[in-house]
Amino acid sequence: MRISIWWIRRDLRLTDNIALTAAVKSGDHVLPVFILDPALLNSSYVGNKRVVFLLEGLRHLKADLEARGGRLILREGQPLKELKILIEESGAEGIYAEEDFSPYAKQRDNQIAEELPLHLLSGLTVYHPSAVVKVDGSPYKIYTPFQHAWKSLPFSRRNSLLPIPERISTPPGIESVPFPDPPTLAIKTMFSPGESQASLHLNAFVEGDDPPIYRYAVQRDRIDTLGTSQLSPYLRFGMLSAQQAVNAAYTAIDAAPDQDASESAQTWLHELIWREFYIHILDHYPHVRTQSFRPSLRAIPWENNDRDFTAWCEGQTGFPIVDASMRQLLQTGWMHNRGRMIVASFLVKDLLIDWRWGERWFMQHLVDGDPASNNGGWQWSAGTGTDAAPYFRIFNPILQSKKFDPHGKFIRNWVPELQSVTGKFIHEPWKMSSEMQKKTGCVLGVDYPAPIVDHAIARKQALEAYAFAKEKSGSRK
DNA sequence: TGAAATGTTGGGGCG
DNA sequence: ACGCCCCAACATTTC
Repeated sequence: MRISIWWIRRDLRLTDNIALTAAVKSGDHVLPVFILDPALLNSSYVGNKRVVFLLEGLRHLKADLEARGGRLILREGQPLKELKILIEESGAEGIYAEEDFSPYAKQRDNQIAEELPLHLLSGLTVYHPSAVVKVDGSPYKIYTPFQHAWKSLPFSRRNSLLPIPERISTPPGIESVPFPDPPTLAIKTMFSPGESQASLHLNAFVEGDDPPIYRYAVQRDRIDTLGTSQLSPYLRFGMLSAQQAVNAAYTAIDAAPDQDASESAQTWLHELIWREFYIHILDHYPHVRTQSFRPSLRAIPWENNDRDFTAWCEGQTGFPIVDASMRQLLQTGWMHNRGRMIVASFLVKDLLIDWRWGERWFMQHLVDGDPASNNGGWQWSAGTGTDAAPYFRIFNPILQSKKFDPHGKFIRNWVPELQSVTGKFIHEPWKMSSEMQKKTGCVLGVDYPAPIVDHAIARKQALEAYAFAKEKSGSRK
């Protein structure tokens, strides 16, 4: 009687699961295990919203396993220690897990592999980070060539997702710790966890008459509309596999009714490739986790003003589009991508606060918080990353607001103080006369904060700060 | 996956 | 009729 362990980490699904498939193949019994790792759960880069989503997702996975004759074993502790105990208790001969590429995961898995029969399988991305490299074997640092290389690779698993194993038999007598009570919080997250919910979301995006994917290229930029796929939390925890998403993108491209629709679906595919790109970057250049990818921008003289940071975190900067986005994050654990770019540019360039502060705050509050994508996004915004926005590309929060929330619908939804403010003043309420402020019930400095910076001045200071860093690093212009 | 500063052009007002 | 100025509107350059 051979027993294998399926060590679940961020692959909370039964469909298209390479680790589960391998575990089932190599054993008569499979022991699905999730280990609550205090080093991760208590990290300052983890917050309640994501933990709740994870725990609820595990409940769904447990039910899905039980429906197929299996069980979910939950343990709590240091993974190496817990796996040793499990092997001793069960006599398991192998541990199968989906490979993960964050610095913590790699260090943890390397250590475990030295002592235990750990088999890591590639499934987090469609292509393993080592597979998308230049002819000389070196990793890509620029997105576009990476994308071309990625697309030119043989697509062997097209339309051949791994099926759910027919029967999952878990040996008796192995105890699970009880599910911890989720941290009490009053968030109503907009995402329901679980694999079946993930499929529903995917189908809603790509299937039916005139599915949203065919309008994605334009709609995704509108912050007042849910024009994005809304799949990030599911991809984060593997309730949906990257392969499932990519296959759906290709299917939509093939079935597109016209050129625009096809290009729109391709735009979404490109976003999925961005996700793979940042996982690839974090794998090959783990130093990005703690410092700027670009050596020439490691000496930016940050101001790091605590009061400004607090105002940003709480959505009290006096810039409606920034505050609306930050409050959306606090209340739902999600922020529209356009909002992420706007608030990131604002934190880094307008407030001159270290992008790592923003990165940490996002990780604490995002349900979809992923070390690779989040770090990549922040370094992109700060201009410090691979293939990043040029340092001089500074978003004007007012123009962004007018462009992507033209009627102020999004702002009014999240910033009730501005409920009665009309017309273009919704984007810049400080321009209202004091009479109008009284009339709309939005007196600056009383009902809603006055702007904490002057964008035009802040912009110039940011350019100076970045110029200083370049100067100091000795890089030539 | 910007925006501001600067440059150019052309129509219209006007002496 | 003509030159001059103003200034949108658009284009290009710069950050």
